[in-house]
Amino acid sequence: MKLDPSSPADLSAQIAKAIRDAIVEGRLIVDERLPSEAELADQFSVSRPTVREALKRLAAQSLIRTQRGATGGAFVNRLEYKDAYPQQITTSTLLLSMNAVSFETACEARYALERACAPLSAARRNPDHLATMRAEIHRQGQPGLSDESFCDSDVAFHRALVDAAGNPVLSYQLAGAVEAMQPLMNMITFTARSRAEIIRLHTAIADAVEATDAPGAEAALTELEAYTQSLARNVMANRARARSGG
Amino acid sequence: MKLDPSSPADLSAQIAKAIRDAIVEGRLIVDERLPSEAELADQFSVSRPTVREALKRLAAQSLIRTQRGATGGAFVNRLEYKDAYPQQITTSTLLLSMNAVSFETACEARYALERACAPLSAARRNPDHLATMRAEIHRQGQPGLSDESFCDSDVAFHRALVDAAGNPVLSYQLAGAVEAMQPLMNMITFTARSRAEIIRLHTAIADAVEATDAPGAEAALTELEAYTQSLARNVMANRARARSGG
DNA sequence: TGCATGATTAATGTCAGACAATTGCCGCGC
DNA sequence: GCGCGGCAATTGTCTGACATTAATCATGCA
Repeated sequence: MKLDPSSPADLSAQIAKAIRDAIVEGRLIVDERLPSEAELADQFSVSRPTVREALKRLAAQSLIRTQRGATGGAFVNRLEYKDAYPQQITTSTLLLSMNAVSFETACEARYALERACAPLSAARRNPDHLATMRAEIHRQGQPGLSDESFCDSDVAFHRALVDAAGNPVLSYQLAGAVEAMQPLMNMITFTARSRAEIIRLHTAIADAVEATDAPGAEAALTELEAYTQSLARNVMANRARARSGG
Repeated sequence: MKLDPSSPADLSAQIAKAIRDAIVEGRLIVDERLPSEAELADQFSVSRPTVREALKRLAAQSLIRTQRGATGGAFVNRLEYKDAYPQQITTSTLLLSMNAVSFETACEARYALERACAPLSAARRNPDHLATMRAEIHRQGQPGLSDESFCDSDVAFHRALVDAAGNPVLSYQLAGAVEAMQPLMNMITFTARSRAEIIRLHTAIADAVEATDAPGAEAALTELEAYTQSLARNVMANRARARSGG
């Protein structure tokens, strides 16, 4: 592992890259212990703080974990879905909020991905998934439910739909898309009327999945997408009118 | 911003979390300059190296960028797709390789996601996308093409298909799924015979997309998935036979 | 002999201070 | 008015030290 002194990048970034590459390429395997910070500092001919900055970069990506004590050190971490979820959601959220991605684009992506899950969900859903979906639909019908709670329940419903596909890779991919959209969804104020329609469509989805009716589930999702888009357009139009009028 | 001295987490992790939360919640906006390292050290009552470790964590997630010099400092970074792609791909790759995700599961997820793009791609593809797809198909038919180059071309073909949907959110989500699968795909040695079949199906996909035939594209993708799965099963069966036989 | 207990040790976590390198800015001189 | 040099602020890096943690091992006692 050598560094390029002429590189414009920080030493700690170069060191982090070298170690990251070693992990990705399998030269360092899961649970293997890295050399101690002092040894790494020797190997790379840098000081310990510089090595530490590199290790913190890797820790931020959950690529390594550290442990104190006599047998401690830095270990290659087994990257698991539970570690990757929060980061995926943070990244997706910021990508949407910082890049002025339109609600339309985000919504389209979300429902396209969910429709991809629908056939698998219909084929593999188990009673737990159905129960969760029904429970969330019931919750959504409760009078006095705050908009925020309604959105939370919406996320939980769709999460159950996705998890019903029984494919962890899909669940991971969708988690970012669905949860990252929540702040955008919150822009929409759900009236009693629109809640009723959403609940109707959620019920249609749940019915179709329960009946292992894949096309029906896809159709209901398409309808829900169209309805969500129309709600968003109304909100935008009202805002534009409010601006020009006041 | 306060820290919890009783927390088991490192100070640098707590500081990173505090700043990350401020960014995600919008209290720090894009291109805003953070206080200097010395000021942050004062505010959090820690030393400068500790602050620096926290900042490096954030830099590893592309949440901030740093700049040296008189007007330098740490700035909230506009998280863009080009920054998020590599990380998404690294994470997806490690999730697959470290968690013994079966080829079947990964392949299923990939093609489910691609089918989600197909209708949009068929509706919106422009001549550039079609040209890229045709060019990659042509490249795949070149005799003497290495397995590695064939896989690269495969990725490029599917990338063009996804990009044709004209939805950057979808492209981002798919990039991880498609590229992360490449190492798994490389397990499959593409014989001349299987290459011909793959090229046939790629052509069918391109034809359908060109004809704005969404169901046709989905059907061809489904066929390609089935064929890929069968190739994988053959490879596995051969390996099992080799093991038991030798 | 067996076990609890304390010393040892190796490692990360944190701190303080210093110097190097970079870069914008201001003022000075022409 | 313009160029140029020095100044100041900031990050990047180094050195050395101490604190904290946790496994290990030796010790002494029952």
